[in-house]
Amino acid sequence: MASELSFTEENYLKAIYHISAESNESVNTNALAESMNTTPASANDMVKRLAQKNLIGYQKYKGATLLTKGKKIALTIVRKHRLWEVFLVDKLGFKWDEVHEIAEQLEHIKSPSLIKRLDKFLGFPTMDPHGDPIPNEDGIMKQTRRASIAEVAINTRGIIVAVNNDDTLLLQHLDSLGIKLGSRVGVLERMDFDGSVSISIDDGPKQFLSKAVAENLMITLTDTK
Amino acid sequence: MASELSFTEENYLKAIYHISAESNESVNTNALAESMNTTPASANDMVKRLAQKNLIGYQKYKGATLLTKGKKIALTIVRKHRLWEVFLVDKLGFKWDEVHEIAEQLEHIKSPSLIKRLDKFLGFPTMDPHGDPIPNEDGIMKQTRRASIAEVAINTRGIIVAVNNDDTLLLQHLDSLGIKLGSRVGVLERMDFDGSVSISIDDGPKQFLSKAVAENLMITLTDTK
DNA sequence: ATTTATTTTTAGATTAATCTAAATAATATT
DNA sequence: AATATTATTTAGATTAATCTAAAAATAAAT
Repeated sequence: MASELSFTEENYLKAIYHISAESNESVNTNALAESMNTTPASANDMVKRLAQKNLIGYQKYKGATLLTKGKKIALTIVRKHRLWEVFLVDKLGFKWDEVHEIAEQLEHIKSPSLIKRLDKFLGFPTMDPHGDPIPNEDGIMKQTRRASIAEVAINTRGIIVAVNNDDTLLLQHLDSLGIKLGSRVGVLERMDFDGSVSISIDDGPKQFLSKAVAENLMITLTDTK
Repeated sequence: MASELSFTEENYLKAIYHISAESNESVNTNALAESMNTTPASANDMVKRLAQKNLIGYQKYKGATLLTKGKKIALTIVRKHRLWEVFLVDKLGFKWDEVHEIAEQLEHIKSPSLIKRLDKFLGFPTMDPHGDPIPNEDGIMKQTRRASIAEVAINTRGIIVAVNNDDTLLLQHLDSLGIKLGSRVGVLERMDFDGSVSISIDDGPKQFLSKAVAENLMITLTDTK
């Protein structure tokens, strides 16, 4: 009876997953509605629908939580989304800030063999271009240790895995400095009076970042891509 | 007012395109319904819908024809379908008889820049793995000259571009002979009494095909992939 | 030229996904 | 604790896409 889910149902499951991943609590109607850009009434309708399919747990006025089946589906969507993002950036040459919309569509393509082959084609990547981990076929992903450049110890080396900001001006600034996801960073010095830091990118010459910029640049210390 | 079309509307336009490409006449309700695996009533509903959007011409009891706008959309879908098929076969290693279903989904992804980049990534192919021509951005495709191996002159050389049959047994037979789309064929001899032919595949050793098999193997004489 | 058969269209229902507006429950405030 | 605020749910409508069954138009056959 695993009748195919609609795009909408898949998107709701994904939204519930993302929201509860942060709060670790059951997802309330308003938050879900906002995340889905819709009304609380619509979100409520859908929550009842998904509960009836045993994909989420739901009690009136108590919010929604993913059940095993629903979580598995949500993680599959996340896996597909992130694999497609790697494809778009690594193979087609998109910038990492251009791929989200397209991946939102591609994540709903239904074909397990396609994803298996795509995964292989991409070299079994473990993180997407934004530095988020890619769940494996069983929905398991390694949690990467992260910190912003602003908070990390001097002489730390790591890889840029995320930019905590969508501001176009910031993204363009980083671009002009040659800083992108995947870049290898060495943190050289920190000026205490303003929190600015000097860094090297891919073992290149010393460059300076303001505290505001450094705070938005997340690196991971463990994984070397 | 170019409000986005639904998958369904796109699929109807594509069906109308394919049907009228063969008959060169206006597409009647029954044929459209059958092609779409639905009822004449549904097809009729949709035809009225598309006519109102000025994508097709339609008069009661007179069938439907694509208008300029509708034809352009249909050709874009065909273009996307065939480019994705090339991707699936050339890059992901699918067999050419496994890709149709997946391409049916991928063809609806909406992103012109994606298709531009995909086209480049694939090396600007002019035909898909089934040997069908890929329309360019303006909807123009070169009509390839085709003939079956059964009807072609001795010593003709060409490239397998299509198999006019979905029979699994035939496809497996071809597979075991090492015959696939893209194979270079030389037609060596033809036995008049039964119409069987001897051929070479990719300049390999002489092989024999029955007339029935030869009739289903289409080659193109001009284009060298 | 009637009759028969086929095709096409309509009328009326259904289902998924959505909405607005009103009602109800839970939470926060005084 | 009573009141005000916020969150949640329901009721009732709407739109796209579909269907069945019946009616109407066209085409084919006698």
